[in-house]
Amino acid sequence: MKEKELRRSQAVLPIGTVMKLTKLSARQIRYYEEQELVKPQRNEGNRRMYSLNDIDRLLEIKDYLDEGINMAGIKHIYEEKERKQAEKQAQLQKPLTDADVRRILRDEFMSIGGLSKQSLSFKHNRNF
DNA sequence: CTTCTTACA
DNA sequence: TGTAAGTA
Repeated sequence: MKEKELRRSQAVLPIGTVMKLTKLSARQIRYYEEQELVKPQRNEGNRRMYSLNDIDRLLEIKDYLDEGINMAGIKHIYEEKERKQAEKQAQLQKPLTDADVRRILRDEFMSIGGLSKQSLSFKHNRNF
């Protein structure tokens, strides 16, 4: 399931093909890039090369526009999406906090022995 | 022939 | 956004 993502991110489509696939004008496609909504690669001859993911992104932008959302609005949508993504990524590499460990431990004790908060603190005070 | 950049309506 | 001009 990783090789598939690699191909989708593989930039192999020239702008002419993207125009037909998205029904967008070259002017629009380049403008959206200027707004940093899509970041196509460039080949040896400075030609823009798009990936299937770029196509999806462009079609998505097209839908948002049809729904009446402006450039600024679409930017916010993707900025928010990136923010949450970065947040999720950071959380995966961050070790559990003491609070997390206590919560997990408490839940496990509760499910095993049906211990109440009070009896748990009681045993804790006795070095359990 | 296709695409790129720049500039004007 | 569309289009013209001069390139690569």
